[in-house]
Amino acid sequence: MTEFQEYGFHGANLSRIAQRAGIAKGTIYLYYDSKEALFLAAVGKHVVSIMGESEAQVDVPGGTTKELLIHFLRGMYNRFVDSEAQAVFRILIAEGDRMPEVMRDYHAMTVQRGTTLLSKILERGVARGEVRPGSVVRMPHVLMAPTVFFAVHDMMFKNVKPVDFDSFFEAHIDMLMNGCLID
Amino acid sequence: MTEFQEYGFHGANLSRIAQRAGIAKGTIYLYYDSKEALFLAAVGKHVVSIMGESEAQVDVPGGTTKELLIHFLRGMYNRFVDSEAQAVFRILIAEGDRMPEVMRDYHAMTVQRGTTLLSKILERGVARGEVRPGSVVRMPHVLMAPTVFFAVHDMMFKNVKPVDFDSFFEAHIDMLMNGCLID
Amino acid sequence: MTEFQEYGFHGANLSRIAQRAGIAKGTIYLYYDSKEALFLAAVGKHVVSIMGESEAQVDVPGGTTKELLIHFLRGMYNRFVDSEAQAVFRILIAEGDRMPEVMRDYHAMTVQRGTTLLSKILERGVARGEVRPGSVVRMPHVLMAPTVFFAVHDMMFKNVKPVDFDSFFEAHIDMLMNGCLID
Amino acid sequence: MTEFQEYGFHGANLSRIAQRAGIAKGTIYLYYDSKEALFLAAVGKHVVSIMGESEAQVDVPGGTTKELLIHFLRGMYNRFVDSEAQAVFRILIAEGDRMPEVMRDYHAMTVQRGTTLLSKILERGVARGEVRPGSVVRMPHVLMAPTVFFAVHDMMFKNVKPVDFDSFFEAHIDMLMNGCLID
DNA sequence: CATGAATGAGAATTCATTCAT
DNA sequence: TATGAATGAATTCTCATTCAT
Repeated sequence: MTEFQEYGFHGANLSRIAQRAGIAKGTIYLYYDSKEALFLAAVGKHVVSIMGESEAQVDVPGGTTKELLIHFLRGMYNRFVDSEAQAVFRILIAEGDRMPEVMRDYHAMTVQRGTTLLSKILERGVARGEVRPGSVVRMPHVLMAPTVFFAVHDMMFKNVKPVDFDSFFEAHIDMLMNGCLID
Repeated sequence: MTEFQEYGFHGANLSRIAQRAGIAKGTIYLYYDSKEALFLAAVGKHVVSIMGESEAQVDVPGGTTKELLIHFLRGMYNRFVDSEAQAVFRILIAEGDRMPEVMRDYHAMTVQRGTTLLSKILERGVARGEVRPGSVVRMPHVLMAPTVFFAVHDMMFKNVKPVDFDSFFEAHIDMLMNGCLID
Repeated sequence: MTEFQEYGFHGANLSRIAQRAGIAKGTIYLYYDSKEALFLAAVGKHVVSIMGESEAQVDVPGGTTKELLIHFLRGMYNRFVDSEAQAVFRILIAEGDRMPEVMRDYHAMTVQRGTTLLSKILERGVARGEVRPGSVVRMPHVLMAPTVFFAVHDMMFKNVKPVDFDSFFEAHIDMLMNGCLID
Repeated sequence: MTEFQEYGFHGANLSRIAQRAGIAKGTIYLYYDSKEALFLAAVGKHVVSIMGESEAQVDVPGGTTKELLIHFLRGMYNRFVDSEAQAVFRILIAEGDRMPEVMRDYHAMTVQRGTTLLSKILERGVARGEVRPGSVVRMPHVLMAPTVFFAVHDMMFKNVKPVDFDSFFEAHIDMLMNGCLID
């Protein structure tokens, strides 16, 4: 994965991969039929391993809707901060076209899972009178958007102009609570 | 660019590029020293061309803060929906490491410019009493996050599960106006 | 042998050979030092096995010279029609250069043995007044030439334009009896 | 061709071929898509070039049937003695299976052409009363069989026990004139 | 200026051979 | 004795780069 992430599929070099793995070049072919197969397996495996972690995150404890949201979103940020997760993310943006099934899986365990859980939290919140019903509840993607933005910004501009996580997270929570406008 | 976007830097093929451009392979070397130089030039040029368009967007007309925000954000979405802009975006995610200066430029004309403009709008809004001061105003990135999310989602999951733009945009605006929580 | 015949020496694959033999790849090396050694042993063994069969053919019963010749030549055709014998023949044509000793053996038990026996038959025929003395008796190769031609033609052109054996054999005998010219 | 003949298709080595040709490895791929394509082209071209020579041989001058046969057969021997022709012959025996069309061509310009011409000569001979009608006339393959035998013997056993050409040719002619039996 | 044939270093892949078990 | 995972040299093929025209 590291190799694929650093160089992309075409740029990745099987000699280097073997070297990193501490095995001989030929050994790779005992386990994978081709570079492509290795690549797909590597990405697929990582995607699954992320799913595993995310499984744990889904099982949220009780609390106010605000607490639940904060807990959930912090979990998402944590996952995205992980460099392996970022590697998978980056490579799927770059090379996703060659692996539609992997993309389906990845979508299921990130966006799908995230929005489903958010929906539950929000709907329970609406029932409790803690959440204002409306288009945000129907499209909870916008609530998790800042996590993705942060990940992308981190990947791209870490060395240009990093964003302070705590401030960003605070603003994120602030926005989702009250928006920024006064009506 | 098309070639680089479709195959990545390593996967791109100079013969194919020459063919697409209707010139001979050797001719490329009259204008660029190497594949890398061509790549950087191509990306740089596209980044600049985006900057040009964005320049126009910056010059917003008057109106309420809400109207200004809607106008500005809609402009951002429009730019990201453009396939060329997405190509640049995607390639910078994938290969940004090899061109720090380009990344600096790209940051300047996207995040930097966007947040600067948002800051102006928001600060004017605060002065006008239309905007609630607080962490969002100090970190306007969270306001543009959904545009980036939408672009990323579009790039990755167009074929898996596309998100309806109008609903998304509506939710975005809804969130930034009031948040989703009732205090 | 099957493997070597199908793919030639270089094309033959030791994994496949082991598989066909129902043993592990490494086991081959308990019995043979190298691919080359295995090849030579396989060919040598097959050559010897052909010799064994040919031994039986040599012991011809009495009769007229014509009967003897027909009996002997029919035996040669029969041997060449056998697919294993053709396999050996083909592989020796293709790879004979790498095994001069095998070629010597093969020559001894095919051409040498055949011409020796033919000589005996012909000389007895001359003594009996059944055979016209002359250059054919001194070079009996020409009498067996059609058997080789038939084998080669069969190997090469079976699927292009096969030759009917019975007609060919009849013509062969006809020719050796009277030639085709009238003096 | 030399390379292919010496090592067979699998054993042939593109580096060596390039070296022999005095060009770089990559240059081959400007003209042929693959090793297989190069191989087929090489064999096909040689097969055609042989056809060209053989064309000339077909145009026989007048004379007695015996003279015509001697002239024609000598021509065949001459062609088979040529080392390039033997190379093609050998390689087609070894690798003919992979190129049915080439085999068809080769058959057409060797066996087909040879037997057709022989048939003409023999039928004219029958009409002239010089040739005994019978199965040999209907299957002239047996008349050219010794040429093939000689070629095969030469290829295989040159270094084991070469056959003297003049004696062989004499015996060949002797046989086709009178056979070897006295009736 | 432009070409595109030629180059050759480099990459993916294969496979005879070894060796710890 | 037998295994088969591991090796790495060798091979086919690609492609950025050069240069004579």
